[in-house]
Amino acid sequence: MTIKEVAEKFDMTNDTLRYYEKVGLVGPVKKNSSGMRDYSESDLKRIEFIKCMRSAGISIEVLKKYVDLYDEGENTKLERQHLLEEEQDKLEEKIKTMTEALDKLKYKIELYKTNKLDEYL
Amino acid sequence: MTIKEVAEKFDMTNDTLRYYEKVGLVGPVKKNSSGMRDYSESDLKRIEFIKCMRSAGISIEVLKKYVDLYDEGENTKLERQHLLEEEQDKLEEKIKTMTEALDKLKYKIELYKTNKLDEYL
DNA sequence: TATTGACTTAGACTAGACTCTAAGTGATAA
DNA sequence: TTATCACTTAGAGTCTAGTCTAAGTCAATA
Repeated sequence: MTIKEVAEKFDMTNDTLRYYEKVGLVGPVKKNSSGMRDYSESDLKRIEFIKCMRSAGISIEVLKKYVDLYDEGENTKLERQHLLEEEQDKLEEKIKTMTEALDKLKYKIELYKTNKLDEYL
Repeated sequence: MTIKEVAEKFDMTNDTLRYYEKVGLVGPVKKNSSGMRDYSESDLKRIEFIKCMRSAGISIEVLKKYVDLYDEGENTKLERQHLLEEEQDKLEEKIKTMTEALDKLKYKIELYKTNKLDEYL
């Protein structure tokens, strides 16, 4: 699969795909005879996972750490699990924070709708 | 209330408070006779609101727009309401995305726990 | 054959949101 | 009175995560 196809499939730019490869999140991706990237199935799986985790705000640094541990092999399994569990906690916390903000936002909108605006902002 | 007290109250830095004032999110805050900031109750209310919205990822640019509309007066009420409604939609979408990512993360952790790891990452 | 278009690289640049530095002022403690 | 400390300003620097540029290669089409 070419870089263009992958970019379209996952709705991201070629630049981002090359960037992820440069920082070691993906690949190194095989090149064909003319030097162009040819993404494998397992490249795609990684990209999908990375993309999903990025959309949740997990940093490239953390993902890189996870990928590196994965590439180190079996003996890092527990450490990887712990890393994911930590990110799970952070993510749950973030969702909670955002849900609280959403509630306040909804309340404020309700005030606008009922013309009962309070005194500030 | 001094800048230090406000920073402590809301768990943010003096720098961030001055930055918010510089970009016009807050204040201008009154200064006492020696030129130091003395935050009013309504400053605090604004800061609380801003902080909450920032923690949900709403951009400074959008918040600035909202604050500016607010300061323009009554006749911007409807526009403000629409702005908030747009942010509500975005926020709900973001929470949805993050919740999906969280589910995948949980599933992956489950694979680690049960030693049924799949082939990639 | 010439040009077009998609790719390649290294490396510079950008946006957003702070965060830090330097130089200075004013109030208090020793 | 001198030192310390918290504040002030303008403006520079940092970090993250891309995004863009320039110069070059390759395959296909006019």
